[in-house]
Amino acid sequence: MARPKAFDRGAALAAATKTFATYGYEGTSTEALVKSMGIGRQSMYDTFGDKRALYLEALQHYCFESVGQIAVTLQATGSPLTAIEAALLGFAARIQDDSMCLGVGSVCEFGRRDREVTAIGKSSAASMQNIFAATIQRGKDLGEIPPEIDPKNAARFINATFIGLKVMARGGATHDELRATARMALRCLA
Amino acid sequence: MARPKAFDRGAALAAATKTFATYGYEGTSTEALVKSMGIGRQSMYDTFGDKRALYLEALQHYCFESVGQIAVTLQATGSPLTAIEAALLGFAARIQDDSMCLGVGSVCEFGRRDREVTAIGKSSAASMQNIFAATIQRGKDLGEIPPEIDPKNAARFINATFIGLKVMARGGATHDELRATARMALRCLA
DNA sequence: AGGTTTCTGGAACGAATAGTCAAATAAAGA
DNA sequence: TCTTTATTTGACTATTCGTTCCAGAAACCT
Repeated sequence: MARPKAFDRGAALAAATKTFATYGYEGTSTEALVKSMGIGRQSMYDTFGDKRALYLEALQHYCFESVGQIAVTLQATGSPLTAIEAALLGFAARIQDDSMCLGVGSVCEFGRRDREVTAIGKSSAASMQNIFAATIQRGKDLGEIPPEIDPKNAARFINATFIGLKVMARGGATHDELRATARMALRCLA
Repeated sequence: MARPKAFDRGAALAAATKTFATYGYEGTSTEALVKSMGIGRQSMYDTFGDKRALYLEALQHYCFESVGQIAVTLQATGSPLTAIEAALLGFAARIQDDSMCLGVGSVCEFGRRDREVTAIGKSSAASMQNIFAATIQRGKDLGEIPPEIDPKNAARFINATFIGLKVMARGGATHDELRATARMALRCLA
């Protein structure tokens, strides 16, 4: 039983994610995929199935990691309000390449046309709003956030703000513009 | 000099806009275009040039009309604050089909890759932020909006909220959810 | 080393793509 | 009615697409 070279599956998936995020599903050819992943075409088909399966796996993985990253940020900081601020601003600071958030990109490209894509998006958005809602509730308990705020609505609003920031970043907004926008959004919770 | 049937150019462009908004640029085939426009393929090429030119014209027209519509809403209502509310909520109420805002869609699909698409988006976003900023300044003058609000930043924030609402609507959010989100955003201006 | 297994590269396929050409059709003015 | 002209239709080209097949190269294990 030999086990030759074996490329890095995770790295290949990450590369595919970036390519999909940059050019969209329809805008990405299999040739562009194998080139960006740095593996042979046959390896891609053997490892990930086909283009669609690769996209779904990339989307799934991206959303999962994305939610996890936000959750870590939210729990790392003590104050709930500054935690949300850190999440928003931290994101704004992390922008550097011209690739889109794959989650937002999938919603924009497919809408609700594709059942599996929609399912991943729904689940991811639900998780995102849950952790935001929990943090906001924590802020209410601590008196940082006024009691008339409904955590569910506020969480959805924060999510909407995130989406807006991502699209504006994709459109070429500067870090300063994103930061200012994020700070404006935080006023709603104060 | 005869002048035969002559299809409705504006209606054809509107149909193309909707198709592009639903399926994206790469996701729309010329066959889908001519079918949705209700004209022959040759007519399309004669009238609009090629697929790209048609897309650019649709995008341009859509953005222009979009900005105009917002401007009308903002000036129709007396109070600046309720005008912005009307713009946000009015949009949320108008959602019914599953087509994306073509402007947001173009940014998500192309980023800053395409010079002409980028130019249209930039110009449209600038107009949008200008009319929002003017309305917010008016609100400050009337004392409806607190003086510490920077009109430019607030306008950008409102624009970001718009984007968030549009993407959430595309993802299947209900009218109630959109309304609640819009109301949360308005808290920032109060 | 040898053998086994994975990966790569190129060739090939059918389907779909954007765009063009020419003939057929239908409406308006003479 | 007859000509003119915009539109439609279908055939056509060339390219690109996603996918599969196959031969060769490379890496691990014994």
